[in-house]
Amino acid sequence: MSILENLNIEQRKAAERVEGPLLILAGAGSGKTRTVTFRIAHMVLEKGISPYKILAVTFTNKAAREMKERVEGLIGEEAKRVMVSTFHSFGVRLLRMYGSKLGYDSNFNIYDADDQKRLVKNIMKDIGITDKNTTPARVVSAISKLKEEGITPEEYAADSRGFLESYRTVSAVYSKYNVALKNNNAMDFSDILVNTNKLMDDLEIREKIQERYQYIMVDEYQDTNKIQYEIVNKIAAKYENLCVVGDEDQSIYGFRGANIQNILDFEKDYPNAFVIKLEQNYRSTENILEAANHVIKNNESSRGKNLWTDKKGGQPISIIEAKDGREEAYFILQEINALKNQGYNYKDLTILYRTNAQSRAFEELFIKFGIAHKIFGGMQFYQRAEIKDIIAYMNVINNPKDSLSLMRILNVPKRKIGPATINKFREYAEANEMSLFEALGHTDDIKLGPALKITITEFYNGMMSLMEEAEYMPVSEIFTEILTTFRYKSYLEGIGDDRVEERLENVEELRNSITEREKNAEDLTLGEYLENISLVSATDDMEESKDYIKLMTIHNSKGLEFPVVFIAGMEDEVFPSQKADFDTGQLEEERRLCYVAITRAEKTLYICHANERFVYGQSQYRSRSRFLEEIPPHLLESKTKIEKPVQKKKPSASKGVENFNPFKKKVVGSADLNLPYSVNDRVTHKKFGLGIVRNANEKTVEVEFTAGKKKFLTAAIDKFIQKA
DNA sequence: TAACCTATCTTTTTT
DNA sequence: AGATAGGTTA
Repeated sequence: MSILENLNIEQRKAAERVEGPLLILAGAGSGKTRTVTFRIAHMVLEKGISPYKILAVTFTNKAAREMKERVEGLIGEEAKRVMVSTFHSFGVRLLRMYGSKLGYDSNFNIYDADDQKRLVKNIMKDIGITDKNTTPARVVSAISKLKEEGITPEEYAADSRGFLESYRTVSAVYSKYNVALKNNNAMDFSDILVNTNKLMDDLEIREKIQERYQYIMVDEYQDTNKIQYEIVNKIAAKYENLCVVGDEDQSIYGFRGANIQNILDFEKDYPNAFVIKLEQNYRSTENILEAANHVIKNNESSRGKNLWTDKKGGQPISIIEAKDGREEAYFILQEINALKNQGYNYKDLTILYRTNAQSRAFEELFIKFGIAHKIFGGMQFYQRAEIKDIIAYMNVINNPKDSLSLMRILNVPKRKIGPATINKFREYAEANEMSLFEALGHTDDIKLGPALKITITEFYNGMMSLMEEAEYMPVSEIFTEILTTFRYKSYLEGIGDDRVEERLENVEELRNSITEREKNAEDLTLGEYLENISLVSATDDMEESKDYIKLMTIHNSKGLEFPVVFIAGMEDEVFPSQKADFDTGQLEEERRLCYVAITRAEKTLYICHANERFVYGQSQYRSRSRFLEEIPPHLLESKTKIEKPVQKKKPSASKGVENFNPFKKKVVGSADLNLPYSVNDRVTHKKFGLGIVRNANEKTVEVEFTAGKKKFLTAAIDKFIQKA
């Protein structure tokens, strides 16, 4: 009897098809991880395929780890020889081995978004960009997208739109930026993919890899971009044993170049492909699934599928309407307490939101009431200044060519090395074709005051000896050395503001995390450590067994499932994002995101929205999300925790409860007018009193009250103000 | 060079 | 509102 007896018919068909191209269209919650793990087990146990020849690409390290564990549960130790990895980890591994072919040393550093921004900023300053309409952050995101779409600086420079200033800016920075990265022996996230792809064009390497990985599986294929697509297809070209798994309705990474077309075109790429649809959902109740299906069917991009469940009925979806963001958080807290009384644990509960900034209201409240919770993603630990400083020291020790990291620490702690001095060394380094760090050893050739010369030599010698020692030193000791020899800890203690404690705690937390890693991996090298922390994703350290409420963006919830889900901030301009307002493509991606959010829930789903929200410290009136209107009313149940002053109207009895739509739009008097208000109109507000219109367009009206300026959406304006 | 003040930006989403 | 950058002063 085959182990595949454990699967349903469709899953089994997919798992036993081991040879040739295979497309698994796996709806949300249809057991694709189960299918893929059994498929691997079947390959090894029943088809006699060496686990060494199997490559499985997942979206996060967490997914990779889990898949490995589950395969191990089926086939034992052998599972360790299967290569289960994310694209980035896989790429880095190859690049450490073969990167010299592309001119990199094997100890290259990996730059995160913050590093990218600082590098771009330096370049913009160096080449004297005066373009006021752009920022380093924008240039970085433009460059990353270009890279992941496979467009080189040369190709971009030749673009006919080059007469536009923004194009010229990006173009000028793009090539310089690449040169700088290379000089620093560093790669950004996109480079990892781009360079891996380049390696595959080396015949010798490609053949080696093709022979090694004769069986390939790619999860979340709908979110691969052009470069990832090319990497996979180059490796698979020889044996064509390529199995891709995905769901076009869950493609949510377009902003970083993901191309939904990759999955839609798989059958064109491989005309002999075998296609399997997994349509039975094992996760959610019928109600939740029906809501999700109703939302997604509004997308042109959806091919339509027939996702079903045998969990008939289920609880209705609870809608929570709040006055403002704070009240929303408070209502959710009340509901959490109620659930707790019903026997739920915190670990069953998850709050999802569109943007990281929304986590704040919850965090404040949960801290205040001492509720166990954990926020995944957002302002990450490794982005805090003191942590980045220490990492920068480590980066330089690992790779002295890393001038960007070096510039970060040269004057941290303060050594009286200002921009003027740094520039002298930069010029010297450039003129003599050496790295900035090397230049620090040539203090005799550069005009410096005697005191400065001593400080710099001291720093240089200190780093040199630590670099030598570091080869045989555990990371935790290198860490201690940095704190002591370079007096980083006393520097933090001496800052003397109210956050000294917090910074020192963070530093201790870093020490703990290093020791923790060393426990799990003996002989952890500095290079391995740095690589590890560069490639962690937000949910990698999630521990399902720990009893805390989980908070994360919907993007980060991809691939996960939770008994109870709260979707917060279900308002137009928030979700869908206001950025998607005039772009159907983006609106469809937002809708897919909504689909992902709904389908995370197993038993209970709450959708929450507020009528007023602070954005950039300004109060704005909001209407509920258009996506909410796409859910049939009979699946919804309005839930209000605090009595509203004016809420007398009850649904008329004749309509019946089933047809009662708690969201039916109130008729707005000026619905047929594009511009109900114009500048200088006097208006009244029931709370803010008299005000004057300062700004008005089709979408919003801005009114100045004594209490300050408020923005109103024209669509819902009559709810709040009246002409005076 | 450092400390302090003010003006400006931020919020999509992430490996 | 909070963070940060940039400019001014000591």
